[in-house]
Amino acid sequence: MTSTTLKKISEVLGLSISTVSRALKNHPDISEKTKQIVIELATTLDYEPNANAIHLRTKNSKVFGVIVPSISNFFYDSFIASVEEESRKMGYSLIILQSSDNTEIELNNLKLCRQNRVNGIFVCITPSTQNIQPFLRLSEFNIPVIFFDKVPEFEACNKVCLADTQAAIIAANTILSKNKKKVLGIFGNKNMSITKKRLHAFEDALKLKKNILHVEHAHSNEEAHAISKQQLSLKYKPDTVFCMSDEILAGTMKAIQELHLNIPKDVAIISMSNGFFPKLYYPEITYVETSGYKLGQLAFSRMMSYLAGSTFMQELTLDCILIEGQSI
Amino acid sequence: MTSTTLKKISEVLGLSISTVSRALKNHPDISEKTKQIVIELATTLDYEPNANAIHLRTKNSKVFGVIVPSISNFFYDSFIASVEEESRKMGYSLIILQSSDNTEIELNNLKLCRQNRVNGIFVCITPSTQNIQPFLRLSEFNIPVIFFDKVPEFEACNKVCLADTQAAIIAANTILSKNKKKVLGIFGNKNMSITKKRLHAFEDALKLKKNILHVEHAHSNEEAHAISKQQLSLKYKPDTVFCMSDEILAGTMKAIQELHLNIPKDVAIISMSNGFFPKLYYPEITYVETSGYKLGQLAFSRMMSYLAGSTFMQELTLDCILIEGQSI
DNA sequence: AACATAATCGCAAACGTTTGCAAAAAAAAT
DNA sequence: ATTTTTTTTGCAAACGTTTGCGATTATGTT
Repeated sequence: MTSTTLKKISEVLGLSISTVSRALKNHPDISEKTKQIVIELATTLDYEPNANAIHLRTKNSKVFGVIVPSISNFFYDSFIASVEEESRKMGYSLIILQSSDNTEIELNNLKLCRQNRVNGIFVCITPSTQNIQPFLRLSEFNIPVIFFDKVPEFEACNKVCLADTQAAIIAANTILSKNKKKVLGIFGNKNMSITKKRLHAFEDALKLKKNILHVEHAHSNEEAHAISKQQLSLKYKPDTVFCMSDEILAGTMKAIQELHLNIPKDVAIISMSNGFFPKLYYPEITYVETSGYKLGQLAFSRMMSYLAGSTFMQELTLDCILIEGQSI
Repeated sequence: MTSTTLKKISEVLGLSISTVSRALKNHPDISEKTKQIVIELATTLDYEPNANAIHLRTKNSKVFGVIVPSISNFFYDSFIASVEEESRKMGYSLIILQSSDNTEIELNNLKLCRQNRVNGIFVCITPSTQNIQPFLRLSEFNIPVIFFDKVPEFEACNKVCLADTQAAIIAANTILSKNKKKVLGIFGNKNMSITKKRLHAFEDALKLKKNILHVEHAHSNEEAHAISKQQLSLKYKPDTVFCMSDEILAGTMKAIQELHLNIPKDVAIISMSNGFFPKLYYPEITYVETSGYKLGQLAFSRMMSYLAGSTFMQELTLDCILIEGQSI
């Protein structure tokens, strides 16, 4: 059975299409009597308006695009979840696309967003994305692009980020306040601006005691596991490990279980995290909260204010707080 | 700047809209010469076809809907990721909607899918969903609905599931083969068909030694943590814990860390899992794989075969395999 | 009864495509 | 030069809505 349209309803009722349309949206021009019969027939015929036709006619798709490297990720999934929640409340739908760390697919996803005439795009670029011109050009078509989390480093564009610098400082200060003597700092991919920011701020905050810090880089939890295992097996081993992300924390914790180390007696742990992982361990891990959920809310509100007219470039940051566990 | 249309291109070139349309899709009727100039102008004007107009005209949205209780979940996110991947390859986009365990929102999401005239829907119903008539009625509008994971228990409909029964039997047999004497089985929400299936098969496989099994139900990892902690503190404590899901495994593992138990010496662990969590612990946890990723692939291929004409109801199950860690 | 006003409704164009069919132009055959 | 065939292009309708404006009908005022 083909789905019912305004036309079909109008024919059955002997009314014009426009009257039916207006009746269904409670337009004052239509009498109560006709409204009634129209609504009645519409419900029995299970009428649902064709979104494509509406979008075409009104030139407003009520859809946002979300482009992420991967959906299946502790951070992005909570970002997406909160954006979806907010969007639904405001009558928007979401088209979600993952780039799989492939810039070609990423560009194709961008194209898809344009073809669908989305009202705006939330994008987290892949680590290898260099040329962000294609993104910026979308503003010529009146499609706002909001970068989040991993954002372009230099260009002027709309960004919402975690307060990476602040977060790293909080972590460093916590370590200092506990009077730690030998810190292993495990950071992510060197090429990402987010890594640079966090590392730089962390080193800076420890600068008076720079010699207590040893830095490593890991690109996966397996790598973090290997590094942690090796470093924590040393005779003169670190008394504290700082993990830049949940991924790294997971690797480190596996090494700690493997080496049967006691937290925080043998080694203290502090991490930056979305908040889920630290509560899975005992004792619970102390972390600086880098919430994907909250970042999603911030990004969404930025999008709405952009659409409301505030179109100048803006870089927003989300304040970070320390959530204390018993790991340091 | 408003985006370019076929009309605009046709006006500039002094051609008709239809010629431009055909030129851009390499229609044999159009001469090479005109094709050339049309394509050239289209690229310099950055033409992208309006998906809404195409969908309206062709009555084919090339979009699938995905409705899940929550995006931010170890299992659903990998399911979604694989469906997205397959869809993209076949030229489909995804509208993803989360129901937040709220049947009202769930129904609204269903309505959204209809309004968008999606080509099909993948849905995992919430635990509290009782009435699935609204889902089944979509087939009257030629919208196939494929239920996955948590599927309606009795109704005839298209389902793709893990081989829950088989998986539970594998776990039980593994336990038996290790000659375990006292098993704590922690299962999920009693109302879910998936729980019933797994529990029933598990009990059945242990029926000769039914007295060795103690069953509990947990609705969150916190609850699983509390149960495990309590049970594993008993003097005559279980020598094995079976966890029905990743969520439960996470709670159990926290309790084990808290009680400083050694795996598998003090207690053995076996779980059903998507595959990510068991590798985060040391020793790695033995589990029966219940892969969201693979289930997504199965669901997608079922959708495609349905669209290709195989519209009779069908219940597919995904075989499960044991992945051995060192936890039992 | 005649008119002004207010309440209802319908016409038709537009959004940007696709596509069957007819028309025009070019090429080929007589 | 005329006709036939082939190649190339354009017309117009349709997909399902929304909306400005004009038309019709009902109501109210003298």
